[in-house]
Amino acid sequence: MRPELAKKAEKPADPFRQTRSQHANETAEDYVEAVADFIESHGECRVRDLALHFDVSHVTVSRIVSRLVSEDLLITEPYRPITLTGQGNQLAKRVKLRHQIVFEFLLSLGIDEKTARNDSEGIEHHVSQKTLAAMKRFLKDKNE
Amino acid sequence: MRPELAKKAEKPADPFRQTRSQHANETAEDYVEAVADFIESHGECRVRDLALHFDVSHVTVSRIVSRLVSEDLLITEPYRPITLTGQGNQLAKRVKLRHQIVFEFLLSLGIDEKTARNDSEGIEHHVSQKTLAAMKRFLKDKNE
DNA sequence: ATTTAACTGTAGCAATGGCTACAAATTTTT
DNA sequence: AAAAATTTGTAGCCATTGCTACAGTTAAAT
Repeated sequence: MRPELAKKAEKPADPFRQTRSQHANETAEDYVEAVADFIESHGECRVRDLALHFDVSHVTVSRIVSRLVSEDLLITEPYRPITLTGQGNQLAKRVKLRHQIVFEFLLSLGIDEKTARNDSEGIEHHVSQKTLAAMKRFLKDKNE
Repeated sequence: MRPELAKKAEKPADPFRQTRSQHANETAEDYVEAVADFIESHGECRVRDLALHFDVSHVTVSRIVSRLVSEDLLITEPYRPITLTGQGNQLAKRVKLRHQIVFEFLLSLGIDEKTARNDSEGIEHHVSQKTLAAMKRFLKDKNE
């Protein structure tokens, strides 16, 4: 046995992990952001729009939308457009702002638009407030 | 209907998505990296080490290790330590290097160690070669 | 050598996110 | 108005990653 690790027991289960894993949270963020974008650019958001946007089947979208409705982020009725709840709107705003900052930060590093767009979509979910603040600082310093 | 989107059909299924989604890939990267680290720091890597490291149950680790064995990234036998295949080793090296660069990059932005460590673990998986190169450039320029 | 502790495996459950196939509703065309 | 096309929903499958509970192995202590 390796004594330096021997006494530490495995931690008990986190009851929240099951129902709202990190990955599911990222999905929620991506979806509210996309819904907000579609409403802004096309006046409404449909299941189909999200399916094309995320390149998944409409079935997958439909189920995720259902989950987010039950989590009080989205609102919809059968065969009707998808809208955001107040909570969903708040989240969308936060996510969009963060996404924008990450994107511009990558651009400011000299990365091409396409790559910056791609990478920012993955990176945004893992940028803490502190790191976001550092990126803002960097952008500000650069423009002075 | 909105004509600007009307003609684009939903794409056919990607046969790889099912068996090796993006999320599963990230898991693979995290695991080979952790295995390499444990072997380096403790001489071997056990299921238990990974369970503590990732803060999940040993059952979860056991199953993920099985998957990665079947994907020819890890090697193990029942009740025996876990080692890396050649392929696993290569992947681990790449991942560790990338992780290290992202971490140092965040530090160089003025982010505290703890935050940088945390964020780099999430961000690393989404940093493309081009963005990684930009980070390297940035670090180099700063140290001159 | 036995007992005890620690580690690992297996069975079986749940949530999430993929899919195809088919059914139903809505919208567009004719 | 009827037919056709599009959109959305439902049923039912799979893989991944969580878990608890229990069983089996290995290592440590007595």
